[in-house]
Parts: sequence; structure tokens; C-alpha cells
Amino acid sequence: MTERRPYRRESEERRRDDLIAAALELVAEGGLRAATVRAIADRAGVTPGLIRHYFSSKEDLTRAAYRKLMDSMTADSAAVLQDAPTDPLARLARFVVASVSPPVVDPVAVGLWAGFVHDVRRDASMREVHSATYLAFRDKLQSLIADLPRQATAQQLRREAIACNGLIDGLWLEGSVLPESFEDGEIAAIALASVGAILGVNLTQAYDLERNIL
Amino acid sequence: MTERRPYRRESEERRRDDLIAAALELVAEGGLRAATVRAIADRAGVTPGLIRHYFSSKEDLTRAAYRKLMDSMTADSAAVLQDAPTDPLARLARFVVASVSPPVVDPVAVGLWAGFVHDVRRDASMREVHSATYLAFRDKLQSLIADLPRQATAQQLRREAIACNGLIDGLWLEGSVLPESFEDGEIAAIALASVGAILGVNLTQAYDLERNIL
DNA sequence: TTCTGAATTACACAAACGTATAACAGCCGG
DNA sequence: CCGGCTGTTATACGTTTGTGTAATTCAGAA
Repeated sequence: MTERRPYRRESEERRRDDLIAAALELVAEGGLRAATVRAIADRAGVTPGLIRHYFSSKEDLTRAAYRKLMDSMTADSAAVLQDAPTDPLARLARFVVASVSPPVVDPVAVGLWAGFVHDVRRDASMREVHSATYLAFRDKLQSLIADLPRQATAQQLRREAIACNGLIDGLWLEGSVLPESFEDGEIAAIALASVGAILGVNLTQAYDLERNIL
Repeated sequence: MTERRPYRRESEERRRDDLIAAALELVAEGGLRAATVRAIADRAGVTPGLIRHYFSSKEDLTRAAYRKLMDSMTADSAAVLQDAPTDPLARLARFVVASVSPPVVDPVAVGLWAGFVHDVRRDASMREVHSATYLAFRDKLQSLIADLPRQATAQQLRREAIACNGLIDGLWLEGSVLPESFEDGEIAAIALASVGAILGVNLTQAYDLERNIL
């Protein structure tokens, strides 16, 4: 007659969220390899069997976790523009800076992203999630660029958006993987100057101006 | 009396190289998870035990494979400048284009890189390999920029190199993960235009000019 | 040709993996 | 206060993992 572990019954939504959160933590720390059924259950404070009660397989949980990650990333970048200024230059400047600063730039996020790369390339449904998120971010960037007081063709707009998005991604990558190689604010300053150069506008000035007003 | 598998004795270098190559193939295909001792041995045409004869542990083999990957990447980028023109603008243009074109831009390479990210962050020796390779590439880029007929301070040079490197990395990433989202040569054209804009020079023209001469 | 030693195979082992199933216990409607 | 539904735990199974060790066989030296 051994003691049986006491437990609480939780709502399905709560349990699924907890399990997904636990899985993401583990993937961030040690890659998908570290996110075993037992480790996830332990982190979430339940026993392994419960996972299969809420997810038909470990792969199912993995997909759910990836969706959650991507959704929260898009939400973060969108939140920056919530109370943004009306001046197009200042809006773009703020968006750029936010994209290469914490919490977006974060070793954990890169680890998470890297952990899913292989599954994204293999699994069609995960690739779809990835593609949608990526294009949503780029489209938002492109709309911010289109609002600038300039003249530009559609093709030029597209290419500028791709370039700026690539620059942001690259700086996001480097800043996250090798954070000790850069001074505070250096990446943000570089991002502003470079995006401004690509677009032919002065983002640095726009950012500083709006900052001083506040 | 079962039949024992026949085999050939090979040099240590040959065997180590084969095992490393097999490990890299598997990591590229399915991440570190797929690179099991047995799978690597099978791919290399030997039995699993042999791996531990040449590598003290699987982790040891992993480190060796990562070093090999990074070394070959630096070698690839260096090879581009082997028979490069003398004009600084044309040299930089060629380097930029090569960095965002095959074989550098390659889904396999991104998969490989992503597969190692976690181990890079955890293991000090792997982080050192990563850091050295990254900085070597950026330094090369910075020296190419410094050769341009312009005036620039040391800090400005550093930041321009970081920006261009980030842009190249980002385009490398996007072009590799979502190759179907871009037309042929589009990424190269974007890279030339954007790097040129960041540095205040016309790289597109320099690239086309040198191309027409050949 | 024979001998020797090192490269290679073969086998074994404990731990950890994802999965399946049955037993328990918390909680809601009576 | 009490059944019964089901969320949850417990346990077990077959596979695969990395690793350790002994047996074998290839290739060069003598």
C-alpha cells in the first residue's frame, strides 16, 4: 500500500497551457532533445501519462508548442505599435529598435527557434505556421515602410522590406547568440542607421527626437 | 558459427573524416537527434563500436563535426576572393554575392547550423569555435569595407561591418529556410543594393561592370 | 611464410525513451 | 452525504540510446 501522489483536477485549457509552457522551457534550455515526455511532465508538475491524455502523441505536443511560440512572437512585435506615435518615421524607428532589443532579442528565443528548424522543414503543417508568421512580420514592416513620405514602386517596396527584415533577423541572431560581443544599445543604433540608409531616411534622428519629447 | 562481417583497415585520418562526414549528413537531415551512434556508423559503413575507438565519446565526435563544418564554411568564403579583381568595390561586391548564393545559401547548412546552436551555447569549447569563425568572417568583411575609397572612423567601420554581416546572415537565413519565396537572383540583388546603401557606394553597378568585362 | 598487434566487429548492459493500459481519487450532480 | 464520471497516477512493455568489453581478422614486420 504505497502512498499515491495527491493532485488537483484542472481545466483542459490550463493543463494544455502548462504542458506547452513546460515543453517550451525545456526546448529553450536544451533543444528538442531535452524535451522528453518525462521531463515535460516533471516541469509541469504532473506525471508523464497525463501528456498523452491531452495530446495524441509527443509530436502533437511539439506542434502545439511551436504554434504557441510563433503566436507570442508576433503578438510581441505587434504590441510595440499599440501606443505608437503617428509620425511614420518615428513609428518605423520604434518598430526597428524593438525588434532588435529584449525581449525579442533573447538567447532563449534563438534556442527555441533553432530547436524547431528541422521539424519545420520536415513537417508541412509546421512549415505553414512558420511561413505565415514570417510573412506577417515582413508585411507589417513593409506597410510601415510604405507609409514613409517617399515615392517607391511596388517592387522596390518589396525588396526594401526583404532587406530590412533580413537585417533585423541577422542582428537578432548575432545579438542573441553572442550577446557579450556588443555594447549596450550598439545593435539598436546599428539597426536604425542601417535601415535608414537602406530606405534613404534618417531614422536615428527620428528616434532620438521622439525619445526626447517623451 | 555465424559469418563475421569482412572489413578493411583504414588510416586513422580517413576513418575520422568518414565518421565526421556521416555525422554531418545526419545532423543536416534530421538534427542532432538523428545522429545516433548506430546511424552514424551505418552511414559510414562501419559498426558502432568503431566510433568509440576513434572518439572518446559521442560528444567528442559532435565537437569534431562542428569544427569541421565551421572550418569548411570559412574556407568557402575565403575561396571566393582567390582570383578576385583588384578593384575594392568589385571585390566587395563579389564577396557579398557569394555569401548569399549557393553553396553558402543552402537549406542543409542552415539545418546543420541550427542543430548545433544548443550545444554551442552549452559547451565552452564549441562556443569558442563558433565565436572565432564568426569574428573571422566579420573581420574579412570589415577589411574589404576598409579598402573602399572612402573616409571612415574605426567605430564607423566596425558598425558597418556588423550591419553588413547581419544583413548577409539574415538573407542567408531567409533564403535557406524559405527558398521558394524568392526569385532567382533576387536575394543577391537585394544584398548588393542594401550593402551599397549602408556603405554609401554603388555595389550593383560595380558588380555588373565587372561581370560584363569577363 | 608466419607472427604479432592494432583495427574492427560482435555482443552485452543499464538507462531512458515513447507508448499503452489499468487502477485510483478528486470533484460535480444528485 | 453519496455515486459516478473522468482527470490523474501508477506501472509495465518494447525499443533505442550511449557505453563497456571480449573476440576476431586484417595488414605490415620479420
